Amino acid sequence: MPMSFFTEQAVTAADKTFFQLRRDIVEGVIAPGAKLSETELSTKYEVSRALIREAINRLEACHIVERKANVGARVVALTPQGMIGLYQVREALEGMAARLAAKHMTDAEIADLNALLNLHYQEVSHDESYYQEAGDVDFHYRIIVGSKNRHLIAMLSDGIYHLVRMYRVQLGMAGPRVTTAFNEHRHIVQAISNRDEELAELLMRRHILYSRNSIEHKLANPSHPLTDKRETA
Amino acid sequence: MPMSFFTEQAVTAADKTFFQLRRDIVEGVIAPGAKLSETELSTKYEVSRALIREAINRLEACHIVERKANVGARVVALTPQGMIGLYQVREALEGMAARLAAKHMTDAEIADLNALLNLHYQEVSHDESYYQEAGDVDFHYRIIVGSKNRHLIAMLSDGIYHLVRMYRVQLGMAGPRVTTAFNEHRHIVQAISNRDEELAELLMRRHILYSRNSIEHKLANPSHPLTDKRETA
DNA sequence: CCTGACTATATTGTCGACACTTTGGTTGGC
DNA sequence: GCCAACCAAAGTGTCGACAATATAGTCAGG
Repeated sequence: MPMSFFTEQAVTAADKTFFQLRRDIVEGVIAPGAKLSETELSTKYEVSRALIREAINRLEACHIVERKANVGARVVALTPQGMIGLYQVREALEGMAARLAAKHMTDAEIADLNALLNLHYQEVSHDESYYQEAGDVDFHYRIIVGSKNRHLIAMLSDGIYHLVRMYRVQLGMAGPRVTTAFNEHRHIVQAISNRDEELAELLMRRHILYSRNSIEHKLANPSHPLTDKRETA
Repeated sequence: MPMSFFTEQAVTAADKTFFQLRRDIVEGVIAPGAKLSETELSTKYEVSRALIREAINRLEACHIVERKANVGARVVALTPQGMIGLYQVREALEGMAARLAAKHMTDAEIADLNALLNLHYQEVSHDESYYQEAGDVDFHYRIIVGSKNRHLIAMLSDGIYHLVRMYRVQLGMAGPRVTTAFNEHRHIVQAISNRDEELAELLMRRHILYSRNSIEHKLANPSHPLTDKRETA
């Protein structure tokens, strides 16, 4: 039962360049707001400028960089309102994903999801504190895929997800212990298991809304970022 | 009070190529499922292959074409389930847009929206039958912009909209007379005017759902496509 | 006659060079 | 001393050519 997630594998050199550049931006190696000089990156990554250029084009499509014609590209700035907007989109899309998952997931997939949840429960209850970003992402990703909606899947995993991760990493909200979020996950799976589309969507939307509120609160009071109780979604 | 929509203007030659190629695909000049040979298009459009290549990359980001490495790109196929999936995404995103518009649109913007609606009403009541795709798109676009959410706006107007238009054009559902949809538009604006976020979202979602149902029905019974009463959203 | 490997061709992937635009600084005039 | 026009440097936009890969057709072997 692997993460089944980073299935996107680079076949061409342009792919590799794109993935590496995206990782370096998301991880903060290249700072938000930084200018992306094609010539400079070309020498730094030891590839032709054309590949850098294509990578930047793809990053622009993901809204990770912004480009102005004849001027250049910059990494997007991370603003609180940008984060809020991102979570509003997530609320809409993942809410719909949960609704569709309740309709279209197979019983086997739901069983797998329950198994995953039990795994997470062990980690949470034993306080092994290993329930963190990876597990949370895995959970959400399965529901997204469970929607069986190509557009939804593409938008979230190609576009939104990396931006969310960028915010998490750079605002220092990764790798937390979560207890309340886990219960919310349980209830969502329960609704999906009951094929209750309406409830599944409602609960997913709440779940993401709560996360957003938590993050907003944390941004407003950046007092004890390591002791907070919930921030993943 | 212009359409304010096709504000995206080509500054570079790559932009022009991209716009033209996209238009030719959306309008059906290039058929769904057709292969996009870079060399062939290069001679046909009289630009370098690099520009064609960049245009195809952008079209891939919009999900208008699909590309396989070392093989080539094809225009996406138009399937009923693809259309349904598209409208599910619209329902989620535009529902959220209506909710946010109820919160963030200025009174002036709402007044403008009402004026637009009155304009449409005249056209509908006089049976000048000019209330068609353009007006409908304008209405939806204003609400999307009214959400003031960058991600939402970008996703819908750069990505979803052109796909929807492609379906409309190619399945022969463009340019119809609409009466019931107009009333739905009225109610949505009323909710936004009352700053009723919940209702605005609900009504928008219903509006899009109805449209989807109408189109599904039409796809199942392609009997009198020119006399149908509603198909825009 | 069928199957499998090989070759030839066409198409995509990648690259380095040239052309154009922007930008910041400099010079000349008022 | 200030403003405008000009100039130079750096960076992006565009192009044609070369390299690598897939596809289809051919030929040899069974």
